[in-house]
Parts: sequence; structure tokens; C-alpha cells
Amino acid sequence: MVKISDVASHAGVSPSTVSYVLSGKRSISDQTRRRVMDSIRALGYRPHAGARALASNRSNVIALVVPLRSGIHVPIVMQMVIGAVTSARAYDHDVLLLTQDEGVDGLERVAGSALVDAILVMDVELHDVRLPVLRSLDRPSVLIGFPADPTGLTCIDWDFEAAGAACAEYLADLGHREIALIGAPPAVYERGTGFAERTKAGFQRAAAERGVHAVVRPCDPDHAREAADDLLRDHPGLTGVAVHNEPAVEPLLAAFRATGRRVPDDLSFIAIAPDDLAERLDLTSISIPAEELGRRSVALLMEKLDGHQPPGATLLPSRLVVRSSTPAA
Amino acid sequence: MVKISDVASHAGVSPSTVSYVLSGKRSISDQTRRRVMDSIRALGYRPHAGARALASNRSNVIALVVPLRSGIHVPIVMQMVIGAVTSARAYDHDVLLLTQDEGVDGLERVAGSALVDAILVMDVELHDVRLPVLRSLDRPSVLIGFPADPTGLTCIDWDFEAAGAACAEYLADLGHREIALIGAPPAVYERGTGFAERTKAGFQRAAAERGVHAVVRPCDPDHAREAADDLLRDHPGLTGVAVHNEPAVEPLLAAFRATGRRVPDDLSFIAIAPDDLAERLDLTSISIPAEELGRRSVALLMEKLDGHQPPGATLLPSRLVVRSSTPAA
DNA sequence: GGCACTCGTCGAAGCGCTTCGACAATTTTT
DNA sequence: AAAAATTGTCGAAGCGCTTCGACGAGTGCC
Repeated sequence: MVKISDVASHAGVSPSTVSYVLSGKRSISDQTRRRVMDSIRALGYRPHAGARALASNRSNVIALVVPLRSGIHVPIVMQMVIGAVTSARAYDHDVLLLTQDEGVDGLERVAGSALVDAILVMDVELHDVRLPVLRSLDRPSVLIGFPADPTGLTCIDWDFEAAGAACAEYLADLGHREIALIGAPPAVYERGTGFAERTKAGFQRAAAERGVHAVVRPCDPDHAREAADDLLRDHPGLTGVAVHNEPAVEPLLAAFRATGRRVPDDLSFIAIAPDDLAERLDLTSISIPAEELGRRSVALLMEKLDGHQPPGATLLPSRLVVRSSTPAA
Repeated sequence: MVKISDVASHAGVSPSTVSYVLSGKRSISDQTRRRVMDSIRALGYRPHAGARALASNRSNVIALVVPLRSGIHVPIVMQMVIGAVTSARAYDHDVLLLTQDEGVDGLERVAGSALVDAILVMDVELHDVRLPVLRSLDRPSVLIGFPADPTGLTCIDWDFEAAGAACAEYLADLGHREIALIGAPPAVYERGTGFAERTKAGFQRAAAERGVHAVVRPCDPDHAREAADDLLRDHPGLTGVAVHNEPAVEPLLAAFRATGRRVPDDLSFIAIAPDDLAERLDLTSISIPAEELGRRSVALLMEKLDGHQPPGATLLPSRLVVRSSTPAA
């Protein structure tokens, strides 16, 4: 293994000079810098990560805690992971993967042993047991999702309130007077992940502002037909539907079509869903930028590592993409 | 931060003794061990990962390279990842996530800097550019998937040959005389990932052995209807179908039903697919144990880290689960 | 009773890097 | 022209751990 002292001899300087060339923490003459860089390349030198971590008290690794629960949409998680890893690399950091079932111990382990410099937690719940630990840890963290009490924490999430509102506004602008939001399965509302409630609130607020009649109904993907039938029975004038429930999107489309409604002629259909799904089905949608969320969360983490204090709450706007499940404006 | 010398003073022993208690590399009296363990708990001591890596030349971290390509089934990847991470933790190791687009440089970086002790590569292709690097690296690696030339490498994958054969045999045993394997999109065969070919080979071999007429047809999920129509037109006597193409499973089912065939009465349908999909659609299937593949690959890696030489090739058997898309035996 | 072992523990060296203080040489300020 | 500040480099200390050799105390054997 080639070490820093090898590079130093080869370049005719001291090891500390090599270190300063690499870190840029002290000024180095151009000539010296070039000689050192040449030696590094010539010898194929790579700093030893452990030695570096020991001496600098920085591992340049962040932990990423991924959810395991069923009911989450795996491709979205994966996109966020990809975004986070890619972004971390851009900041010259690596990503250590933790699963949620390592729980509180896992966090304490990787933080306590200085394996990682910071922690990114995906899929935070309203009353997450990890919150107190994250607050007490000596390493910065960023949460994806908002807990009930985000005091002292840095959180980021999609702006579901705005997404819900955008659905209602768009449907209202199309001239619909009676619209519905079909949401997550009842269990999700009960677990209180928060996002389902926020979409609903936005939808209802915007509908009220526009003077449009709005109903909200949870929906289990396995009972899409039932949901569609119920809605149409109770609200015969229903002509605009927003769906915030990925697995239920296709069943719901099928269910509405089965009642004889044509989309978009008789029914405007808009989905809050990732782009790939919406594209495949050619649905007007509120896109959920998963990869960007991964990237942005890492950016926040890096700010904290740099000693800055980013805003405690970040809401990522989504944008409405018109496709063919709503009439052309 | 509490360090090993703090524990040592607290327990009234030398630091080296604490280290030996932790590593078990020298015998320690029960009494001393207990005192040391008590001090560790009392002080909340955690060995510094970097210091440990530096002194022991072992980071206790393995790299996991995940694929990014489109066309791979994300939930399966995630399951393998989960299996790998969980298993690694059982061996007291952590997992560093690399994306495939870090490529060769990424491997050299994490290996060269001693960030990781070993490397697990998912989704290896027939003529993968990373193969020479992996061979030349000074750290052990395990590949998930088989390249054209696996010399000097340790590889593991599902046994698709056996899966294909099992399909043909099962269909033959049910009495079908004319059967079909509907495979991956043409592009997959062209890329030469190998697994598609192996399934096909097993299917054809077993069919020949049973004296059953077998056809194989690639299939793009977006053209399922076409595939079904073609097959039925060219082979009117077709009564047994195996599908090795997850996204196409549902479209194909729909397509066959649209032709008037009832499953399983007129047509036996068997899928090579992960359990969750097969369960949801209640299909007889060859299950693909993704999480187990993750676990087993880590087990192989650990063997190599222990200085053993595991077999160069491991094929993971899959098992046939009868559900209601084939007639009860 | 002496010799050869084993057992349990300790001290010290060293893993490869960063960083602090020092210092000579140069540049800027007065 | 002298004093002060800046620049570029070096040496040495030290980050927290593992591991090697040493050694005293106990054990078994002839």
C-alpha cells in the first residue's frame, strides 16, 4: 500500500505538505502542488479512509435509513435513495445503508462509533421513536417527512398540501362543480403519517376557495370498484377525481370506466403519483420528484455539516403535468 | 468521547486487556471480562470505527453495488438489498451503497482507500467492464449474476435453467402437449444478461425430455395482446403457458382471457416471478427468492473474508408453488 | 523439586493521516 | 530602511485502536 510518506519522498516534500495539497487548508505554491499531484498519480496513491477518519474526526460517510414497511411504494424509495447517493458523491461523501429495523440502536451505533458524520432518515412518522435520539445525537441529521413535533430537527418533504390544492384548483378551473379526492387506505390515515392529511386539507381548502363541492374518501386498492361506485351513487354530479394512492390508480381507472364513464370526456382524472406511472397511463398528474427529494435532503445535511443552520422545514413543490386524462384546456 | 483507555482505567486494567475482551483474541479470566464489560456499559463505550480500521486493517464494511438500469424490477432489487444488509449486520458488518454509475472508478476508490473490506456486485452482465478490476483488486468480491467468463470470480444467481425446466415439467405432468414460454422483451436477449437464455434452455430441454412440443417467444409488456394472439394463431393446441417477464404477467393474463380462454380451465398459466406478484394474482409460480439471494451472497463474501474459498458458482434453487392458475393436481 | 508449559495481563509500538506551532523567505506597510 | 505581515514548508504530536513480545503466576510431569 502506498502511503502519504511515499508520496512525500517521491515529490521531495514533507508528508504534511502532501496533506495540505490534498485538503487545500493551507496555501501551497503552484510548483509544489503540481509536483505532489504528479507523484500521487504516478504512485496511484489513495488516502486510507480509516486513518483519515481517525485524524480528522470526519469519516465522509453519511448514514441513510431506508424504510422496510409494506405499503410504501418501493420504486419511489429507490429513486430517493439513488438521488441521495448520487448527491452525496457530489459532496465527496459515501452512503452507509441502514434498515429501519435497526431502529434506535442502529443510529446510536453508527453515530457513536463515528462511522458516519451525519444521518438521513427516510419515512419519518408522526410520533417516531427515533426523534429523541436524533435530537440528542452529536451528529446532524435530516428527516424526510414531518413528525408531529419537528422542534430542533431539520425536515424536508413534498408539499402535499399544495399538491392537494393544485388538484382542486385545476379541476375547478376546468369547470367541474363537484370533485372528489380518493386517498390512501384507511390504515394510512390511522397510522398518521401526516402526508395523507395534508393532501386532504389542501384539497378541501382550495375547493372551498373556489366554491366547488369536494368529497374525500380513503380507498383500499383491492376495493377500488366499491369506492368508485359509492362516490358516483352518493354524488351523481361528480365529474372530477383526484387520486392520491398509487396502487389504486389503475383499479380506479378501470372501475370508473366500468361504470360507463369515459376519461376524460365524462370524468377528469388526475393522479398524485410519480412520473413513470403517470406517463405509462398517460394521466394528468401532480409529479412527485423523488430523486430530487433525495438530493435536496443531502444538500441540507451537507449544510449542517458545514456548520450552517438550514431552515427547519423545507417543502418541495411538485408540478402539475397535463396529459390526456383531463380535457385539453 | 469515551475511549478504550477510559474503560481501562475504570475497570482497573490496561487498554490492551479491554481490546482482548472485545475481540476475544486472547484468553481473559471470567472475572476480568465481567469487570471490563461492566465498565463498557457504565461508560457507554463504543470503539471508534476509524481507529479500529486503521489499527486492524479491517473496516467491517462491505460495498454493495446496485444497478440503476431501467428494465430491472425495482422491488426485487430492493429485496435483495434488504437481504444483504440484514445479513451483513448479522456478521457485524455494515453496508456502503454504491450505484452502478460509479463504475470501475468507484470500485477502485472504495477498495483502494480501505473504506470497505469486500465488494458485492449486483446485476453483473455477460461482458461486464468491471470484471478485470474485480479480479485484480486486493479485496474479495462476490457477483450476483454470471458473466461469460467467471474464471477467478465467485458468482451466485438463481437457477433459471432449473426454473425453466420446472415449468416445462410441471406443465407436461399436467398433461399438456403443447406449451409455450413467454420471455423477456427482445432487448434483454440482445443485451445478453444470460438469465433469459438459461430459462429458455431449461424449458426446451425439459420439454424435449418429456416429448412435449415447446415454443419460446420474447414479449414486450406493451405488446402482450399481440404475443398472445400470435401464439394462439400459430399453435391452436396451446394449453400451457409459462411467463418469465414480470411486467408482462398481468397484460398477458388479460390478453389470454380476452381471447376467451379461461385460466386454469382452458389454459394453465405459470409465472416465474416474485412471490408478492404471484400471491396477489393467485398464480401458480416459480418463486424467486430475492432476499435469500442477498443473504447468501453476503454469506459467500464473509467466507472469503475469513480466508476460505467458497465454490466459484452457486445456483439458488427456486421452488414451484401451486396456486389457482393451474388445475389442482 | 525442577523444568517446561499454559494462562492472563501489561507496556509499547505502530497503523496512516491531519494539524498545530515554528520558521525562513518574501512581501507589504510605515 | 526598519517593522510588520504574509506565504510556503516542515517537524512532531497525536487521533484511538490492535497486536506483538514479555513476563509473573500457576499447573502438570518426571
